[in-house]
Amino acid sequence: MTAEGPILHADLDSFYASVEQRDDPALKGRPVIVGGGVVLAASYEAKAYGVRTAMGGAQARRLCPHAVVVRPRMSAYLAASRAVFEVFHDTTPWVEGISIDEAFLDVGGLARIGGRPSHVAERLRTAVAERAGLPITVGVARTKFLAKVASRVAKPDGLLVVPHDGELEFLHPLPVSALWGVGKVTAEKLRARGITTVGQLAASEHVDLVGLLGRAAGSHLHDLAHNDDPRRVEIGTRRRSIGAQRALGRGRRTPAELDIVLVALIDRIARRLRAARRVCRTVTIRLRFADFSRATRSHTLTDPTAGTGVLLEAARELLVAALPLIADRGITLLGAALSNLADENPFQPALPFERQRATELDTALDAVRDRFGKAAVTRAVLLGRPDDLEVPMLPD
DNA sequence: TCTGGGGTCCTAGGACCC
DNA sequence: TCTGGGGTCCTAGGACCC
Repeated sequence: MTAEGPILHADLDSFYASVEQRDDPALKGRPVIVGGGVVLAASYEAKAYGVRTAMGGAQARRLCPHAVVVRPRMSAYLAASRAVFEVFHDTTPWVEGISIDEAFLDVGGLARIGGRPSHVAERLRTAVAERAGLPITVGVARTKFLAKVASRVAKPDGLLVVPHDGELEFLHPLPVSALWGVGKVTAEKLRARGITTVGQLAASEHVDLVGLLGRAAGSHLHDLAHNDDPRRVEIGTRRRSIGAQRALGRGRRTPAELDIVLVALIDRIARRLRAARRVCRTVTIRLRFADFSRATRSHTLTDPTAGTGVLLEAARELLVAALPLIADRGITLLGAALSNLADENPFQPALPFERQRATELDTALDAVRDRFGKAAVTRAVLLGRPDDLEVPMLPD
């Protein structure tokens, strides 16, 4: 479903770091870095020193030695996000969540009751500050893309409205990296052609951009540069994959250790799948090696499932097939994802939770017993959740 | 102390079918 | 016997986003 009207892009500022500063008054006004190995979020005080999201922790500390480094508290961020989204939904039913800290709101239908979009946006900012205690920036424009760019320009704790008759004046001087979909690689390709601003992009031929960037990306950027963005705010879209991953550090890992990690990953995502009342057909494992190169291996099942046993079996086969690669290059991350999602068949409801769980365990046990004999069915892997059932692991 | 954890979408080649 | 075009699905990789 889509709506039509002026669009707000609401984006919490340095979200994780703001939550930390909100919850610990001692952190207010100080540079705060959330994360360990890499920076998940940095407060604006830390950003002033050049600290950026996704930067290595060591580099961040060199740039800002007096920063307070805090461990992420995901549950606190999730709760804060829910509170903010409540404010969004109290503003308009047309809320399209983009991530934990960001959403598009269509306020077209509010013209009579809510006043002008700029007033709606200002009230939204006030409500988020009062009800969630967090700073938020709002961009307002006719299209999603312009609203998004506006909020980026207005950060932090700001509000920017792009007027209808000032769209191109706003857009064309911006660097190409302001466009959604232009990252490092694309920016560099464009720069090599002498294209650094959106205005220069708009002056480029469609065919040239397609030749340079591919059909989809080339067309997309050409359209955006000409301020052509017909996407409306959409609600009710569903996730297309569910995944989890674990960084492993640099030490060597035995197959049995990898198996423990894999069991935990599959267990976690299969639970999430069932909680969402969905099933999947494709299992993917993701590998990252010591040199930071990556590989994925996937397998598509004939029948959709949400059963841990079946998914684990498929994932294990993929992992076993990839072991030579791992032996060669050294593994630093293992991930798993489920895709090809569909709704659970309402006419064949899943078994009640306990029975289903037990059935899955039996399946897993049987599979290992068949493949490796009784001796291989060794022991439990509890992974810190005592309510979890025991799952056997592969032998070394 | 080099490198987290969650996603989306696109491309390209090969298998397979009509 | 040789030769088509088109479509779908699967797999792997890659760019990008927060």
